[in-house]
Amino acid sequence: MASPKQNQLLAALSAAELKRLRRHLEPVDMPLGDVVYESGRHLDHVYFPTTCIVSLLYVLENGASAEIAVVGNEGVVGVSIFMGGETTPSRAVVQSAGAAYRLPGQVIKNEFNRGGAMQHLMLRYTQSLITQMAQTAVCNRHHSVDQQLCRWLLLSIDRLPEPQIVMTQELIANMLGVRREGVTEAAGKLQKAGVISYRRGHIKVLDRPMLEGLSCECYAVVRRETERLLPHVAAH
Amino acid sequence: MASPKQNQLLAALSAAELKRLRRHLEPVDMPLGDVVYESGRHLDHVYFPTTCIVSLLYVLENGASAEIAVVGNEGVVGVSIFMGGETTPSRAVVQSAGAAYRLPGQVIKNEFNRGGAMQHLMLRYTQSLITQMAQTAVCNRHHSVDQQLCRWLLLSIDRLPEPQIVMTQELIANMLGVRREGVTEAAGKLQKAGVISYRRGHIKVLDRPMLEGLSCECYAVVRRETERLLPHVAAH
DNA sequence: CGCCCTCTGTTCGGGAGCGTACAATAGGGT
DNA sequence: ACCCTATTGTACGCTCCCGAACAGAGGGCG
Repeated sequence: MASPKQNQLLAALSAAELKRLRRHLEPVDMPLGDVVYESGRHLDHVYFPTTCIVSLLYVLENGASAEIAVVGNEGVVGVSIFMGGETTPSRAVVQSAGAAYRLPGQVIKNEFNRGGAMQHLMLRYTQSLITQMAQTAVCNRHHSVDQQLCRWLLLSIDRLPEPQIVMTQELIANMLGVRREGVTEAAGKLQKAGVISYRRGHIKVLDRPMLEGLSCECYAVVRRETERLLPHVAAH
Repeated sequence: MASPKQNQLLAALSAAELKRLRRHLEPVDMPLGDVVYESGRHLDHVYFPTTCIVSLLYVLENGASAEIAVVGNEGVVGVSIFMGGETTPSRAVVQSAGAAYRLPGQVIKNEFNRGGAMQHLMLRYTQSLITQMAQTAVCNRHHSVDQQLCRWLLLSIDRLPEPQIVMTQELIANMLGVRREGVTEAAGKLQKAGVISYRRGHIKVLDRPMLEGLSCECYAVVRRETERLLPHVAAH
């Protein structure tokens, strides 16, 4: 019973808009690790995640990387198509397997250029993405790995039906742009405190309020701003 | 002989577009340190810098801060007006005194909503701003203060007529989100190497090629991407 | 001319995170 | 049931940067 409405941006469209798009919407499977687009490569589609999570990463010449934003069913991957640049220097990777709907670039550009509610929605979502990136920049500068791990866990479980994440510490470290050992240590502290429990690639959040308390302010700032910009698209 | 055409986005507009905007364009003085807008406050105008430079900063609860982007005569301050959010959680501060033209929010929204060339220009500029923010995020994670200072100096002199900057090390440290001592040390190295010379709040870049060599890749990535997105708006 | 404030230089101890290396263990595949 | 590999745990030295404290120097202003 997959439905485009599982994506909250699509769900916020009017019946008329959705009708125009519906026949172009193609359900796609998003396996873990799938590279939705590669830095600099032309984008053919925008992706509206329904049950998957996509990470936007910047990769440096030496291979080091950092996640700059996360997109789940509250958003869309590939804003540069309607922003006009067609590509970006970032990489998009499926961080949690699931499904999405995709739309050919030309179709979304046509709808966007009608200048209606869809355009406003996409632009406001893009602004929330900007907020997430900017906050990530400050967070990278000033906050500890411990705090950032908490932020990252919260961002993830907000986009999942259950507070459980399938991901190794190694991959989390890639996302945060830190060493795996740093994640091991931070996760160990959280487990000892009873906030999470984990075993070989599976993390369960046990005490969300405490996790929020241990996280830096960045999580709350982004969440608040997203809710302001997209009230209909409230995270579950 | 101030002219709106000193701003490269305004200069890239068609005669018809500029004609519609011209009578609303108001020249404003931008003194050093002026707060163009404060985090969360409603924005009344967008600003098109001509000879000034504006920094976009994120400020944390504890007062720590970090620059996430720089805007000079190649850009516009206040994209959240036409993006639809009206405000952002960032602060905009004049980093180098000079002049700008401003436009009431409603005027630019009207022009933007015509969906013409102006809209495309603003969106592409916004995408270049996104690139700058994202690259800053990775840079904050992985690069040294030395490298970041080089990047920052390059961003500044690109937006100034002469390779001279009026700014104390203390303020540069605020921008980069590091300690003043860190900047003193990094600047000392650069001076010893003959790349820059400075005295009490005045920095002169003597050897730009070497500065580019010492900078991290982030400067070049952003510059290349900006030129791709906005070829007409090539930095001088 | 001299005062004083701002700006820059330098130092010291400490902590966070890195790179490296290696051990232990879980759990899927055969 | 066993093995093998992916995953996690731990330790060490090192570097970068922070926080604090203070000295010196430039230059505007009286």
